[in-house]
Amino acid sequence: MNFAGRRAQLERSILFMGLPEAVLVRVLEAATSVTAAARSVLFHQGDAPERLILLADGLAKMSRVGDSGDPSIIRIMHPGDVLGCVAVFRRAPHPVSATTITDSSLLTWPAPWVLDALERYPALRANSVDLVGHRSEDLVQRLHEMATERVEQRAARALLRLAGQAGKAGGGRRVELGLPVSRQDLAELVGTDLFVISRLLRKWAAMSLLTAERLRITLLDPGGLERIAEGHERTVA
Amino acid sequence: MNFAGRRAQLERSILFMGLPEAVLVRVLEAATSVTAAARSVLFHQGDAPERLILLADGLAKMSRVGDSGDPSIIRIMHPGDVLGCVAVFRRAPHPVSATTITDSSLLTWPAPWVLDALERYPALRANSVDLVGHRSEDLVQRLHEMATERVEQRAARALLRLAGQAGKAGGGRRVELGLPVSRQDLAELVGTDLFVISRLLRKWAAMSLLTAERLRITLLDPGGLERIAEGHERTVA
DNA sequence: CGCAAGATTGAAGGACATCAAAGGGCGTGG
DNA sequence: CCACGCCCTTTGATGTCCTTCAATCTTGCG
Repeated sequence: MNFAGRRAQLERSILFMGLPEAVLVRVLEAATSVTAAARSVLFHQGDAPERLILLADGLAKMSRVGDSGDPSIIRIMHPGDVLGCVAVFRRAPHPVSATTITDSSLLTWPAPWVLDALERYPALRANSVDLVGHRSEDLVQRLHEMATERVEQRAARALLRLAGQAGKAGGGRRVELGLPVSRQDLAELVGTDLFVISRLLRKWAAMSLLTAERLRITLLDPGGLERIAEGHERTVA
Repeated sequence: MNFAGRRAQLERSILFMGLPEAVLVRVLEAATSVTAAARSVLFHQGDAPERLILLADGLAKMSRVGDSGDPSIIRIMHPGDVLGCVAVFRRAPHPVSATTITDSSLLTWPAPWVLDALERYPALRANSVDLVGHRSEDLVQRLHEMATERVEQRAARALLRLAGQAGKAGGGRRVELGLPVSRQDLAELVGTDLFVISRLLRKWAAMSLLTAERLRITLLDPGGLERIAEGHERTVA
């Protein structure tokens, strides 16, 4: 990727937004550009943070496994998102694992360089607070939903989020999810199992809210899903 | 409270830890010391952040309510914890409400002063990243638990956390929770209803894992609860 | 004393997890 | 080109965890 292209990538991210031109150049000089095939592990939960990663293109998931082995997906990352930021900033082990979903291109910086840059460029440090704070507010919202809503609502929300962040508009209200998502993935995202998700998708397909093919979901009626997400609609079996 | 006392309070908090002496003095000069009765609301979810609050003494809960009205407790705050930090740092509405549980004493700073101080004192900004990052890792852990564990495990964990952070050691392994906690509170913390909690507590009391009085819980066998939290123990009815 | 807030208990039903089995796509290798 | 195997998916049956509702009990306090 050329210089101007990378520069545009940087400015899309919360972390590098609005930096002085001089700093931006320095940051770009220090960056290493790499590509990763779909389903490659960028780092493992528990690893010491070696580098900060900007997802320039592609999609990735942040997942966590407990002692019992049950995985859950904490967050789907989209182009412009920064991976591993909390671990690098805090010099602490990665709290989650990062895995690419599609072929992706990344910009990476060594962790020591990042820590040094935070010292040197106050604007970068300011952005990092904003980034982590934003992430934190998302988590608060998800935690609340997980505590108070039923699977059906959470699943509808998950689909709407995916559509909002990785959706390709089709004709009318139609939105096609721009990433391959299996029942298992959705289950880990929602906090349930793939069987429940399968049944939900079929029900919604029957209601013409969406179409669900093998790894490809298209929302036909986002408004209808939103009503389900809000709990206004008690769908009868 | 006297100057030295306040200074000690500050140094206990992640946000003000390790600051240069000169900065610490400035911070103390800008602080307002106030007290709040039990169950007073410090700020409401959705409010614009007016001040940063350090909980010097007492306990508080951060809770969230959704459109449907179901509340959930996101976090219990202990002496040394900072309330409203994300909102102040990001100049965004409070994502949660803060309510004192016991009579509390607080140190507060006006939001504009805090933002100014962040610009002026790099060490403060560095600490703020650490603070918010730490908060964020907690949330990730809680979210994972909520997604993969059953009520019984989560309830056991909640009790152990409360004991760890607000527990007063008694004889032997005995730990008394140092805060008044109702079944309703526990339910909102765990993501269930007070009936399930009531039954669990009675079961555990029968197993001599704890004693549960009106608003006062004492753990008799933290190790036993830990086994339940880890899911090793399939307790039979 | 009587009220209010917290707590207990039972019954009933629904939501969800778990297990078992089998039906399609899709790629690979024969 | 077809067959085979693998992965994703569907579907049913079964049981249990959990919610919901209703009623009662306890305790502290005005």
